[in-house]
Amino acid sequence: MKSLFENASNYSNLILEKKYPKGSIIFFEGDECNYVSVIKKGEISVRTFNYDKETEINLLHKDELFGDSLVLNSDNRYLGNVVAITDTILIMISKDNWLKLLENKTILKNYLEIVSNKVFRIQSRVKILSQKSIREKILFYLISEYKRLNNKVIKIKSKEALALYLNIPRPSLSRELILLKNDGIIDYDRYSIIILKETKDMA
Amino acid sequence: MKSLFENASNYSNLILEKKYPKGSIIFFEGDECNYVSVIKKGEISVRTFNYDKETEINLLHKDELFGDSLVLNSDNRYLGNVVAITDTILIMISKDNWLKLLENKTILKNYLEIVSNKVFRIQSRVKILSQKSIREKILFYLISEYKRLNNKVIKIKSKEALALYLNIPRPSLSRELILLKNDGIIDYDRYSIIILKETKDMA
DNA sequence: TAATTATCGTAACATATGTTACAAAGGGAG
DNA sequence: CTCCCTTTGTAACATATGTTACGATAATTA
Repeated sequence: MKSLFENASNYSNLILEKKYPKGSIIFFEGDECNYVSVIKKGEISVRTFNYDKETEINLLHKDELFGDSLVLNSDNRYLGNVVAITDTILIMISKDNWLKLLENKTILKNYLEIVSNKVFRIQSRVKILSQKSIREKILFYLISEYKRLNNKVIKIKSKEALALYLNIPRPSLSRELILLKNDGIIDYDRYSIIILKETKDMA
Repeated sequence: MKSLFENASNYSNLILEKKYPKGSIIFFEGDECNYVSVIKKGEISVRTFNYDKETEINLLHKDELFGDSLVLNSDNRYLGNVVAITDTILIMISKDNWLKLLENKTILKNYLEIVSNKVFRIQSRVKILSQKSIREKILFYLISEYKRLNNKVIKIKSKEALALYLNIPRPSLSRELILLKNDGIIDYDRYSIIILKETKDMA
């Protein structure tokens, strides 16, 4: 994916770098957002709690941004805790500097592409979460990844992480994976799921 | 909400207006998206089918845009049927003209605000859909609307439409509304739901 | 006002999924 | 290799939610 600063120059005085170790909470749910953050390195998850249950609102990778949809909003509070999944380096940009940065045509064009991708992915997520059964959620996720990466071998970080992303309990995920395997639709091991045959479920 | 063209001039040669009657399908799922559309009048729903079940991916109102997150994408196909819920007038902008339009600083600034709101709303939707129980989905929805409109009377178009938005069957919504009413948490009639007391569920 | 249609409430029933707990397996550290 | 910790598989059970169908009520139209 494109980086915000690709082919751009003269911006280093407008940004600030910060490091966060794995597991740390970068922002808390409800905090006011005054910075746009770019992930220079690492992986970030936005998570919220209901009582005991944890929900992943968003999962972000290198070169992706967050806060950009908040700083310009009247309600500019984070929707969940922003957690560093791995060691992370962020580029932080204040609201004023953010607007200055976007006057740079190259950066603006990069940003439009990035935000466009972002909306697309969140909307795909809505589509996944809207699937009515667990089986459909899994299959929809797999087929999306297959289309995105053009590879029938879908790597996963862990069953736990996938369950969190699909918003289902881990044992429920396991149970359904076994059924899908028995039906000859997928095969899987600890680190990946392989699509064996595309069913009409995957239309 | 701000309109894309607010305070802007000299753009009329770049746009095209189209009318769609209530109920018509403006674009079909899988169609390539070559236009950014602005809703000048009306209401639009993006919906997808699994077998029999219909799912609402997005619900859009006057001044909102769609297609803007697709035209710049490599995978630029609509995620669902784009349906006119009411009589609708769209402003359609080709990809090339879209990029020209954004060179206009006023329009760009308006757009950034609009897209920022859009992302925020979709992400709130993810949060709603991630609630584990129907009760939580309803309460979360109500409290979001309460915060957004600063009014404990939440108007709804219909139970059917709300059920679609929350991605639950209508009878399930009815059942839970009755329980919430019995618990003295809400009251409701055909056109609105009233928040009577804020429970810890609404934190 | 009456007729027609859309929306909603209600209930009985079937079942997919959540919950919990424990055992098995795998990976990493020393 | 062994020990420890994390991840995963598995199963039994409880229950929230989906499904279906029908009657009641409200809106719409003529």
